[in-house]
Amino acid sequence: MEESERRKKQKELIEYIGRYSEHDGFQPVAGRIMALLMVMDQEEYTFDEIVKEMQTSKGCVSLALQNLELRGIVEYTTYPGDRKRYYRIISKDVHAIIGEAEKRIRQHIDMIDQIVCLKTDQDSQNVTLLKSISEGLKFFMKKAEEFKNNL
Amino acid sequence: MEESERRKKQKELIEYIGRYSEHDGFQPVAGRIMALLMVMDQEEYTFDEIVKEMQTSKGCVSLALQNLELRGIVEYTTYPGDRKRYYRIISKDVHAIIGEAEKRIRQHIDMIDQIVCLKTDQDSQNVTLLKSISEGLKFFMKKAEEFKNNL
DNA sequence: TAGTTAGTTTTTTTATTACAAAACTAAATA
DNA sequence: TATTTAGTTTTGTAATAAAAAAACTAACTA
Repeated sequence: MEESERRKKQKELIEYIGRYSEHDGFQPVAGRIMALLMVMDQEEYTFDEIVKEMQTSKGCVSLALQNLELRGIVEYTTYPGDRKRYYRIISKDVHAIIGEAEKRIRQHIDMIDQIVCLKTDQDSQNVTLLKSISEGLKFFMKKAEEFKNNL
Repeated sequence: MEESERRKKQKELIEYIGRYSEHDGFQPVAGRIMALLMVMDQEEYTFDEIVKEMQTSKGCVSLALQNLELRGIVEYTTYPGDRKRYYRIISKDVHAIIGEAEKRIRQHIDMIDQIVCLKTDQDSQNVTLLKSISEGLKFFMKKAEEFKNNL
């Protein structure tokens, strides 16, 4: 693939992932910054470079980066004698990533258990449905453990 | 547990799930309607009953229900000689539920593959990270198949 | 056929969010 | 000590989303 074409495709992919991330509750600029740092060959960007890439205001980037830091998605380093911050995606290990997924699954299981526990009729349509979902989620929790142990 | 206390806890749970669902991109009223139909002992509500429970306008409930139908979360039945619609949660089988999860996982894998495919340095930090995430996701896809086959 | 029921659609209002602009701060440098 | 750099915080504004209100429609009923 030609260099310029690759670049263009990368930019398009950033837009696509940015838009996709909005469904996941990211604000537009935050999602695009995340995508920028994941997609481009350059994997560390300074604050100013990000502002330039995003074509938006400093304040907006500042807020979006705070948000991404809070979510544990990006981090920055500084180098002695250079006051700039170099932002990048936090490189988690697989354990940590699976751990986060497990946490979310556990929340779902908890909610389901609460619903079921408050129902009078333990054989109702919804209880049956919820129990089977819960069972499925627990299956994946078990498999997640196995996956981590076989690493 | 006392009847009145159980009712109260159910109402609280509806609020909780409603709020939680907002993170998943549900509009407030839609999330609470979904929760209502899942949590309460009464598993079918008419349009008017929902309006009363939600303490909001008919229009708002109408739109929220359209949204929930579109997402494949609720459905309604009508009975001969009764013009009312009885709404309930769609009781999917486990196959369908897992199928939906697989679809979302596949989208993530696709995005990751696209990113990796556009990178020059196939040994960069992010590529390493993304490949390991992709591997983990593929593992779960495989397990999902197994789960479905063992049903 | 006039009124009622069961909901939909449209319009308006309100609240929230995202962003831009500008003022501000702390550290470094000239 | 004045200026520049690298961002943060605040304030205002525009866009969007959610909800309320009201007008509408189609089917039924008295």
